[in-house]
Amino acid sequence: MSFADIAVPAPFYPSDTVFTYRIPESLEESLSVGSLVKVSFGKRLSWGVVTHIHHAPLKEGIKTKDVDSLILPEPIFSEKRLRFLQSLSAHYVYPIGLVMESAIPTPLRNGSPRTLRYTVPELLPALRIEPSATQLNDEQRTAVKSISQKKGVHLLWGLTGSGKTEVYLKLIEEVLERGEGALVLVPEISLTPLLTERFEKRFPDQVALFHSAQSPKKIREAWFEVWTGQKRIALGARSALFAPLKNPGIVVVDEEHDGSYKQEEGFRYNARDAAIRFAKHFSCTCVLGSATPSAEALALVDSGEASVSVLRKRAVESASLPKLSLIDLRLNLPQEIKIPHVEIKDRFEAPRAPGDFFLSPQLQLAIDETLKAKEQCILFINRRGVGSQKLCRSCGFVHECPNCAVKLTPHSHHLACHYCGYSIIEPDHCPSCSSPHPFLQVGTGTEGVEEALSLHFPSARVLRMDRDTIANKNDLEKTLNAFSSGEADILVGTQMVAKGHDFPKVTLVGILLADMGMNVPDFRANERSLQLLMQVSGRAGRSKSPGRVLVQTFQPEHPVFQHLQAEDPMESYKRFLSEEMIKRKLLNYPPYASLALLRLDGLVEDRVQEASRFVAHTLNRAKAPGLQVLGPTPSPISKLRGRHRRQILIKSQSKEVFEQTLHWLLQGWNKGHCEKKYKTRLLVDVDPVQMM
DNA sequence: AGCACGCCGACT
DNA sequence: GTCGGCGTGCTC
Repeated sequence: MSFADIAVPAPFYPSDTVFTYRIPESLEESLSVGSLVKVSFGKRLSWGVVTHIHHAPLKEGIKTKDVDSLILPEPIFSEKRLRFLQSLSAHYVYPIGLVMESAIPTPLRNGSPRTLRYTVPELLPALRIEPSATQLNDEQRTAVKSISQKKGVHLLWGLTGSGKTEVYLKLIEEVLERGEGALVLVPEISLTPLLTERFEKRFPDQVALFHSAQSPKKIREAWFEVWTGQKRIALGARSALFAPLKNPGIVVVDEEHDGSYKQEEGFRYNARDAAIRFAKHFSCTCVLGSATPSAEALALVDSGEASVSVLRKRAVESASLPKLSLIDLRLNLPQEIKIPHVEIKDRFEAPRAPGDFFLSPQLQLAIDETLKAKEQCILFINRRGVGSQKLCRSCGFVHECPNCAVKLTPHSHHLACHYCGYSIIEPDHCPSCSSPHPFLQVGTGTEGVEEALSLHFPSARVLRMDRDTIANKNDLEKTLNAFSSGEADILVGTQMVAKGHDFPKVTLVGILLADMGMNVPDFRANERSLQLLMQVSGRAGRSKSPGRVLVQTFQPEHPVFQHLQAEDPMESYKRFLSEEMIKRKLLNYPPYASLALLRLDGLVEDRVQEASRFVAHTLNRAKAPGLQVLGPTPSPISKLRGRHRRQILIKSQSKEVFEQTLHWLLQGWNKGHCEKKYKTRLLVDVDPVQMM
């Protein structure tokens, strides 16, 4: 008599909890470790994956059900893949069944026969590789050579436009020729149609696409194409990490530093870190590519766990680095505002309209020159809407969201919450003091800039690109095409404009308020700011005529800018990050310690507070050696969608201590019915990226 | 996470 | 009298 341990999708702790079923004789032959099966679970039929087969009789007192049926004739996971998923489950302290849930496309889990039909080709088509259009330069060749020479983790540090993709393609070519497969992760596949095209062109019929915007049917198709071995390249956003490649030889993580590799709901894994883990489990090569590597990647290089290859030459010979200048926004403040240490005589002429403030005289002049030269500009501001807030001139009242602890952002016809979507029409009297005077608009966003531009440059054609104008891939492509084909002169946008789009006619980039990301309570604030600023600046350097970047800020003396202005951007970035990393080491932050964010949220503020104190107390009492417990404190956004939020940070030098403590905590929280007692949820975010 | 059971409020 | 709200408990 044999039994199978089966992982089912339910939130059980410890996270490796499995359930034991008897294997009926009819399935003895066909069932194995990794099989996707149907089982009766509680009062319902569920899917599950066999993690272990044994002959031991069960613990007394628990009746054993039979495995119902096999969903797929062959194991859905190889032994190796199973161990990989289990190691993720342990690291992220997340139930194994729910980890597997993100690794199996929905139609497959449902197991209806019609969605399971797939064909195995009798003969795999001969591998076709189209020759590259360009030759690799020396740097690229050296990089390829050094990366393919040895397995393990490699950082490919390449400036914007230095041809990282060409290196990936060459490496994948070698992998395919060895009969292995390749995994390529990109931050947002829908933002990079160009990259997809290049891969498909080079490796015809070999690329399977995985991303969330794809229909379930297409994902299922792609999944089977990879599973059966018809296609050997899986390309996509984070979820592509779970593409069922047979024999992976390489995993590429493009724009490795990008925060969107972190899943921010459910199974909160970081696809970059998981890719490194993947490479260890499958003994294959992992390439982390970036122009602005993360502290984590650089720390791997420092400790010898990763090697590094550098690309500093621009692939397009004629293109040169853009010239960057800083503009002190304080000089643009109205006369009546006094600032210590800033000479009044240096000030610019006082602005005439609110939106003007973010178009300094220098920037206006530069825009004017660019328009006259029939070239294009990009203006970047990391905020949507017409302003950042509106306040009552009489009593200082500011509109806030009733569900979240944030101020409402003014838009042209309403006020909106950017976190929960709440919106109202602006009332004509102040709700607090009934003053009839119009509200004062403070700050600006993309819409505000658009407005100001129409005043100063009435003949300029302006395109706006933010979450309000771009709802889907189609909108995005339309806007990008319109701009690159010259249908507009100025592109105003948020982060979206920073991604790797290629606009050869852009010679001016204006960063309207560079300080925005620098003042948030997050230990990665500086790192992220510099990465974003360098990325946006890079948009100006793709032209034959030299580009320029104007950076407006209230704190030009901030170290981030000294590094942005440097002659040698790579050397300078490295210096900046090493300073950052010294601070992290001193304060015991990643990459030199493990970090987890414990967030508690609930409808009743007192209960949340009580629960957070209980958790902190429990952790302190654990007396785990070297474990630091910070908090509880209210989360930076202390209320979201009607739920009050508090958080605790825990840090540790020892991964083992860290993991064990979290397991122990979650088990206790669950067993003690704490969630119910406090009417509060506890969420554990291991290696958090967003701390808000 | 589902799903059922169970106990209180406002309906035809 | 029932329909249905969600608090509680269980899943090999």
